[in-house]
Amino acid sequence: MNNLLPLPANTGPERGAEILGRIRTAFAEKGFDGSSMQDLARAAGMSVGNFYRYFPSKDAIVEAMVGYDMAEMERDFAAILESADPLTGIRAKICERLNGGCAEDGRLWAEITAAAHRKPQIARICGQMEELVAENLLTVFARLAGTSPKVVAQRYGAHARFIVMLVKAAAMRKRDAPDPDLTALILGTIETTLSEITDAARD
Amino acid sequence: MNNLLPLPANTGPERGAEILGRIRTAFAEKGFDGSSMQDLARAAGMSVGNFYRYFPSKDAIVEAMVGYDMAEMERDFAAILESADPLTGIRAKICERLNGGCAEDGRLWAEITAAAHRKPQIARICGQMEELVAENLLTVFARLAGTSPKVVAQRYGAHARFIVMLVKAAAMRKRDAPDPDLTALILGTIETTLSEITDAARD
DNA sequence: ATGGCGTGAATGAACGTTCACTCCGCGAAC
DNA sequence: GTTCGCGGAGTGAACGTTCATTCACGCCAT
Repeated sequence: MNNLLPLPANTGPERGAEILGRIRTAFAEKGFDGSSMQDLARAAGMSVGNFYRYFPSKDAIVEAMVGYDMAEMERDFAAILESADPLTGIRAKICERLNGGCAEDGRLWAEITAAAHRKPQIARICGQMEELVAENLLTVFARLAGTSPKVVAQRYGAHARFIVMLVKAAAMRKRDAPDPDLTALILGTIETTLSEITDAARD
Repeated sequence: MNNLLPLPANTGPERGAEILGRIRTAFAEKGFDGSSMQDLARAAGMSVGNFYRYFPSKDAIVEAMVGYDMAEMERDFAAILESADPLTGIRAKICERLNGGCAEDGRLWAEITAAAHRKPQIARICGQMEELVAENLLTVFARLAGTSPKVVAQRYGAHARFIVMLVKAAAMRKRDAPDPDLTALILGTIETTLSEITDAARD
């Protein structure tokens, strides 16, 4: 009668991620309430019915998407942390984001930021995401300076969150007009903040 | 037979603004696609049919709302420009925005920013809004330094846009966790940027 | 023949928008 | 002074569409 099992996403481990990747553009273009399940299913290349087998509701999609980005980010940071020069790696990642890296990410973040103001569940996972990035930044700084991560986190937590905020804000700007002067100003502020941490941590 | 005249919004000059004020909260809470015309009409205290007499479509509401904010901002700047100490006035306005000033403004901006990425019409008026604020800032700086507005605009346009971006980004953060350290960092950056302009302009 | 993957028509609610309608204040006509 | 007609303010049911979600049903490897 009722063949609906509480299976969350067991069908395939990679499958969900692949679907999210396909959906991404559609979501960025039309927004959360703007894109219908029919749209999303079509973008994922499957029928509506089957689509519901992977995501039990519309809300779940956003959560999964942020979770997906979070996992990706964690992977990136893991690679950076293992490299010889982590600070350069971070700088490169930031530059990549500022200088045109995936224009649709900005749109997506704008949508997600707006959604986070409405749905507490999304706000929560979104907060976790920013927290994770900030913590990873702090880990790099602590390792660079040889200081205890706890001390660095207490002293420079706000600096890390500031950098995250700057990158996010810069990404959310429209890409039509590149505005290199503004980008330079943002990048300069990030550099200043970075050196504020590393300089002080060196003492 | 057809009593439909092309009257856009002639019914009352202040009426539209009052309706927008009432709608504001509903819009900030549920978003553009999230709030229905029925919701908005109820928030405005009138029937759907009558509501359509003031705004011909849903899109028109957002445009009108941004226009309304723009007019308000222009009034604020006009007052600041006429005061004895414009720089202090600007600082006060910025602090007001950062330290809790109207929490729903942040939500609204998040919604509008997202909407601007979808609808070109909204992107246009939104860009005008930021441009206007930046120009007003530059006018203050030019007047303070006694320099030609054109020169100041060319040299420090990006600085003004940077400040606008910072204030906007700060306002969009969730208000649940105040994070005073981060706020201080933002405020400090704004101060630095301000003095970069005024110091250089003084020469 | 069992069970997971996949389909897409069906469903009822809710959407944006329209429209035929009521209400009321007011100046003209008587 | 009463009546009348006009037009704008206001109403809410109705319309056609689209929405999120469900479900009865194929397909195919095991």
